Amino acid sequence: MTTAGTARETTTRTGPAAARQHTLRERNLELIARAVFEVPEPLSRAGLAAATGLARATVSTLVDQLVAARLVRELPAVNGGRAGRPAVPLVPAPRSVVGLGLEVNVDYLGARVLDLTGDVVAERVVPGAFHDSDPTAVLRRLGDLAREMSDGVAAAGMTVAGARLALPGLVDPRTGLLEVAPNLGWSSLEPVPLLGLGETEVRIANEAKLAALAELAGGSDVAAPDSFIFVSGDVGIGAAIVVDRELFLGERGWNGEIGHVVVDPAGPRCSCGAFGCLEQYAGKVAMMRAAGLPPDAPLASLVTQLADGDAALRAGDRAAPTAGDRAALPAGRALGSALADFVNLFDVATIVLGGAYTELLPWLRADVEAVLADRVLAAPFVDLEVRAAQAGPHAALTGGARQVLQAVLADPAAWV
Amino acid sequence: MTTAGTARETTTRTGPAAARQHTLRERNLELIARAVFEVPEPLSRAGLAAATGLARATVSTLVDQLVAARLVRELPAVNGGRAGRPAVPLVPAPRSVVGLGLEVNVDYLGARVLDLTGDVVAERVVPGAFHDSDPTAVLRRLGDLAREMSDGVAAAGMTVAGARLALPGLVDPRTGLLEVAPNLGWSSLEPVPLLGLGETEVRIANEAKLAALAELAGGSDVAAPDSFIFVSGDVGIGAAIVVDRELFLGERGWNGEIGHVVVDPAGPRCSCGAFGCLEQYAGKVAMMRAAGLPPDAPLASLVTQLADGDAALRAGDRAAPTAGDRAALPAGRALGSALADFVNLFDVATIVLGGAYTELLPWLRADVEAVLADRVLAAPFVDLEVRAAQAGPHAALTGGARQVLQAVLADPAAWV
DNA sequence: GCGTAATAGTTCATCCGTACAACAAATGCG
DNA sequence: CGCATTTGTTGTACGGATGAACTATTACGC
Repeated sequence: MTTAGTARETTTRTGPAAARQHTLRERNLELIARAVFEVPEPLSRAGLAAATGLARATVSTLVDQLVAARLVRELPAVNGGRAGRPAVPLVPAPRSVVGLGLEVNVDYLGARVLDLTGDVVAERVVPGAFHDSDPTAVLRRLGDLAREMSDGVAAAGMTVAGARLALPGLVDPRTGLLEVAPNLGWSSLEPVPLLGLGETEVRIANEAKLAALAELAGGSDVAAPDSFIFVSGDVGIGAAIVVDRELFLGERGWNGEIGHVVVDPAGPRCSCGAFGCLEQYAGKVAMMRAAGLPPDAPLASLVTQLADGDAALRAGDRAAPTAGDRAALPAGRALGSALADFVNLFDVATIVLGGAYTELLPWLRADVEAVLADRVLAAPFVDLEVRAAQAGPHAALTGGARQVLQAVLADPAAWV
Repeated sequence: MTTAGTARETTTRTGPAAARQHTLRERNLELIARAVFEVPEPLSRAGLAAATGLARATVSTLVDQLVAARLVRELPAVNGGRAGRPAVPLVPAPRSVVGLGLEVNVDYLGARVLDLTGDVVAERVVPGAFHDSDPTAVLRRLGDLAREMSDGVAAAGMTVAGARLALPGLVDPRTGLLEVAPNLGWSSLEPVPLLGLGETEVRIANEAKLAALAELAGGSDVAAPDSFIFVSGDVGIGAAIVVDRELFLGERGWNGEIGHVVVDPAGPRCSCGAFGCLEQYAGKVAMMRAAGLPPDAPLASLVTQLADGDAALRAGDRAAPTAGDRAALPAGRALGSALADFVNLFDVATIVLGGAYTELLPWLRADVEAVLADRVLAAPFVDLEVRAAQAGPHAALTGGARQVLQAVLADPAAWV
């Protein structure tokens, strides 16, 4: 009737682990590490104590461990113009522990190494055409490139904490399995072993998800939002959700497929089988076609055409709508419509547009914002913001490297 | 140049608090409490030690505190047929600490008291017509009812740990502000003070969100999923997202507005101003109208009509499509389409249909599942499941009370 | 019926990590 | 030059988890 007292072997749910003494140390190490990394101006030991609420003595011992682990570095003591012993500013250690971001996409593969300060230590991007490519060959090539860079930074005394491989497709980060990457023509394979990087821990992720993480670094002038929807437009359209600076992945990491939200069931048939998906209006191919340009033309040609249209408009030639207008308008309204659904379902008020949309934003913004204001139920009560992505090109490389370094910060005890 | 060493008063982000000694005790108390409540069969102190990894001595002191706090109760010692001292099974304490769920909806108001075992200790539901009602009068009435029940259970020696008020509208749980509840005709008010329950802590929440929490209790036969999308269909259509047994609320708790996902931009105009919202196909009014019934007829009339249609169909009268068919089909396909968008954006594979949809599910399932299988990108790789809600009527009352009790479990140290 | 093994629960010395207070170090200011 | 002020370190105290030893209570074999 009852099994009370029996040690049950079938653990129903693996709940949180019991808290021991060393759990305290681990948590506080993390607290200190995060504080050092996230504060705009460097803090001293005493400053960290005030910021975290820990005692100065405790902070001292923790900081000493982080310094010994080469995660934190002491700057020369500086006196802030006040009386008292000068403080020792503590900063993330440059060129010590680094993260490696890898990516295979349709038109390039690449690798980027970031250190804890966010600096790019090394980078290699190789253009190519990987549509319908052979995963074994491509991944071996990327693996060779990664090993080269890895050896280089190791020779300079740095430690590679891990790597993330960004792929444009349905990826399960937990199992390491790529289900399908339509634009690469890859399916049902385990990419990590094919890289041949036995020594470093590599995990895979969706390209848009990692690109979103790159946004968390913020721009030169504008701070990164804590929660946002990141939409990356290219041939396909992917999205990622960041809530409180953490990726929201759903059950398997297959969320954010905004490209196949139906905008109009009477619209053109999509490659996925449905009709009127967003991709058919705001995907790169659709936008190019609407502008009368060849589908595989570079994005720049669309941008110049749109800019020319603006110039003509400013010159007073209002009568003639340009090809650019025809291109931008349907994409903008369709994107706005899909984003309105997204915001209604998620309640995240900041939308970051990446990929091709970053450059096209001037011609999309008005339509997107108008549709959002109309269609988002909470619009009267909240400031919806549409902004351009701040991270530069190949953002997924940066995001992947950042994710590795975030993992280091989340468990600095592993490095002491 | 640098402010190192300055205790900064402007805390950039209120990160996690520093871990002290008592943090250990709090976390482990929570661990034990959750284990007692979530395990199917009652465990003894030794069983808990094995399940949590804590030492038997530690578990003993923690359990003693929980028993003293009246959160856990010891059952008579039972021997499982094995040698050794008989074990003392530990169970959630009945009729000791209780949670209070409150709700105002269009056609009723009510209150329900649940104890830690999940039993309904007391309940009052008052039918009414609160469309375009006066919030002050209605909330005072509910407050009176709540105080009555609260006094009753207090007289029986129980402690009311808190209350949750469920409302059908845009609600910000953090500020306690109701922005708008269209079907009640309420807007921009703070409902909690109007209840007049000064002594107990009351928080507000959206009705669908709390109804979703009620699902976590599971049914008599079927276990509750850990992550699911809960859709509650009535006049309006609301949804909630539960991930790992926790509500996902977005930035303000205004997510899940699936009723205004656009299914067809060429569709009928919605009250929200857009065209072809899901509500225009699968809202109760739309379904009634499509079935040729008066919009305010009870749901049961639609169900009987549909059942009659089935009977006619079984009788071989295949030539004549019934009015029920006309009602169910557009609603089912529209619902499937909006859910497909939802799943594509969220990657949560289990969908629980509540409200009116629970009873209508037999006539919706085929269409919903067919559209999902077509439109969800991950459908080939994951088992999508559509199931009926398990919680009974007025689920938000149960969910609200459960949320109060969950808060108790999350911080049992406050009760020792 | 009794000894032994087995299991549950408790007691106690120990260890670990944080807190607090006292102290040393280093600076500005009158 | 002395004093106030702030930073960083040292030493003691305290809270909480641990493991071993101990008690309590049963089943089982002889």
